[in-house]
Amino acid sequence: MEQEAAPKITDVARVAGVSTATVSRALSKPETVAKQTREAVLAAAAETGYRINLAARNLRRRSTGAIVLLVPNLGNPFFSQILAGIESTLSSRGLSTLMVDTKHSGSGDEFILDYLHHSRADGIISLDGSLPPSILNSPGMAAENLPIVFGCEWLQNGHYPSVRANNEQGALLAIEHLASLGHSNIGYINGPDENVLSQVRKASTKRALKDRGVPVREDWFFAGDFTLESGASVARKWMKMEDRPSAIFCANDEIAFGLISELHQSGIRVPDQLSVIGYDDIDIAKRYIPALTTIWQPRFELGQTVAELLLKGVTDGGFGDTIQVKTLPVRLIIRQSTSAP
Amino acid sequence: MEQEAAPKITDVARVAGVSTATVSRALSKPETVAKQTREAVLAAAAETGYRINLAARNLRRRSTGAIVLLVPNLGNPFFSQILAGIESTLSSRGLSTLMVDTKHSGSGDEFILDYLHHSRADGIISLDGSLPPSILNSPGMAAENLPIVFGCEWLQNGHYPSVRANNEQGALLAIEHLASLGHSNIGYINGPDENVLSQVRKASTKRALKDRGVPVREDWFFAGDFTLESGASVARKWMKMEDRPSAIFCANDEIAFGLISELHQSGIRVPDQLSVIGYDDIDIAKRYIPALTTIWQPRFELGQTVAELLLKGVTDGGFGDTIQVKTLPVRLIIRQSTSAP
DNA sequence: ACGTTACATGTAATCGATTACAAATGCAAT
DNA sequence: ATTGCATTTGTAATCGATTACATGTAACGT
Repeated sequence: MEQEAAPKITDVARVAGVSTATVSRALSKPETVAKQTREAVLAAAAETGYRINLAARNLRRRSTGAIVLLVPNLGNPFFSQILAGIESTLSSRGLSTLMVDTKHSGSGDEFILDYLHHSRADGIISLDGSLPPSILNSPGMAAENLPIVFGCEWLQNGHYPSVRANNEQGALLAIEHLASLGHSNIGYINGPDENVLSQVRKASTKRALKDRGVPVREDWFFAGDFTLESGASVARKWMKMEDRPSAIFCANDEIAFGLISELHQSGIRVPDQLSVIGYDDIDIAKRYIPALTTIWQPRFELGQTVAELLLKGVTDGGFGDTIQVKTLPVRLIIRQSTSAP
Repeated sequence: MEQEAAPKITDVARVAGVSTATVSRALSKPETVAKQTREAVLAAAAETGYRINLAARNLRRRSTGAIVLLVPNLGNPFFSQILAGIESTLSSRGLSTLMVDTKHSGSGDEFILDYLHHSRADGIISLDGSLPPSILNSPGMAAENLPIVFGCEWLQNGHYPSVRANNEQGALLAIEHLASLGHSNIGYINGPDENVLSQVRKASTKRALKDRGVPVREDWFFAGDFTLESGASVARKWMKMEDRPSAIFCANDEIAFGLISELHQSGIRVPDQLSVIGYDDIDIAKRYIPALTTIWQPRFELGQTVAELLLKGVTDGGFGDTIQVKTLPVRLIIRQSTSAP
């Protein structure tokens, strides 16, 4: 195995007959060297197969050209559009993205901490609103003022910039839709209790029901956790009830699928016997049976917006005292899982 | 903004009253320093809020403690289990994972190349079998002998280790299931033509049909691209046909959903009028309506296996001439989308 | 012809952690 | 008391690219 050492900048310099400084400049600030030299350097770089050593560059520049993206669960297709939006914005500015699944990353908090301290990333985008405080309050975190922004989810007590979809509006649209169809027995399946989105969607659902004059039945507010199975489990409860809601609003699409599917197994049809609304409008929602009525969020745009917000923080070296919170509008997509009772 | 400089190893050394060498050792090879010193250093590190600068470490160590994971499409939930398997194996060995979506990463080939050359990653796992040759043949690539392994997909002409699911067996199981139900008019919807998995599944389907004595009808072999919409589009074609297959095997689950959903819109029911089999057994398959008969792959295990293979390559500094190809068995999961014709 | 400016390039210090090697210390065996 | 060995710690070179500063050169105006 004749492992030849990777060519370094001195090798290129020698081949091109210039100094390392010139090579460096020709590569990263081409306009500062004479055309002729630049071409010689480029040719030498190609000839030697030179690839920059990013560790060395990062060490010297004290920046990494990368940002860390914390995602609560990559398995949920909901995130893919957001990721695409983030990626497209960041890469157009020459930044690369390191994705980390906060649920999987076995190594725990300490692992994430290492990213945060300017040695691996220039900034952080978190789609996870449940970062352990141990991380955010870690010594240095505050002082270092590393740019961090939240997308979709956010931190309840912590002043960080964030971009959100309008969850209040989403709940309102869903409830108004059901109420206007004539439903007055409306239930709700929540996501995990500790999740901000769950909390807001649940509270907003209650408020919307009240505002509309629809009774709020606590026993029709079911616990869930954003999974298919939690929806299925509510289906079983629903079937056992004497007094049932005629419509259920779910905190995300997966819950809705689990619910509809389990009901279907027992011969109960949606929307004939129960109207169901989801949340997120993931790709399959349109192709489920029945096609799912749901709340659409501007996922790609949200990704772009959060990335732009971060970029501002990165170039300004922090956010100072102007902590922006942007809220994007959502839309109700009416399909076939809802009907009059 | 009183941006205090991040504490470095010299700061810790000063506080602990030892040299930087001792700090470094106390942190990364604790057993080589006296207990008392070790504790003093740890205390000093905690006090100063010291975080290692990975750029400096990587530069000096000439390794990164990270591997790059190339994923063709993070939006497909199929990958999440594989990612989990990879993550769990790698992180148990102290390696972190940088995920890159090869479809999105706007910056193109060059961007990926930079990862590959020992400056950002110690190895590569690719779940994408369509890496442009420009990358793999790039100067230095061969010489540097950087550990790279493929999972799921693989490169047709390129000798790299890989871990695959048994696609021949998958097609065989699907066809045998349909045939044994009594189907003799069997169609197939393929993934993208250039994809290895598409190619193998299609060829294996043909072989299985032949072996079973079922006629192979070229006009029943439809083109697709692994998306919901491509399945829907075949549904429209199917409905227009005079002479139709009574069962269709799809190269993945999403195609199957698109197919079933579009048929459903026109009042055609699965499995009554058409039996459908998918491939992958993504989570929603079990909760689709009807629940989808499909081919299950050991995704988590595949992830673990490919990670272990890579780890071997990383520790051995390459694979030498022993290019392993592992093939894992798949299973037929019979649900409700198939029945006798 | 001379000074000024603009531009191109080179020299060498620097980023922060690791580690080869040297030095110091303590202990046991002779 | 002396030697040898093991253990612990310190000194300083090193990883590879960037960039402040110095130097050199050409072009221009007067």
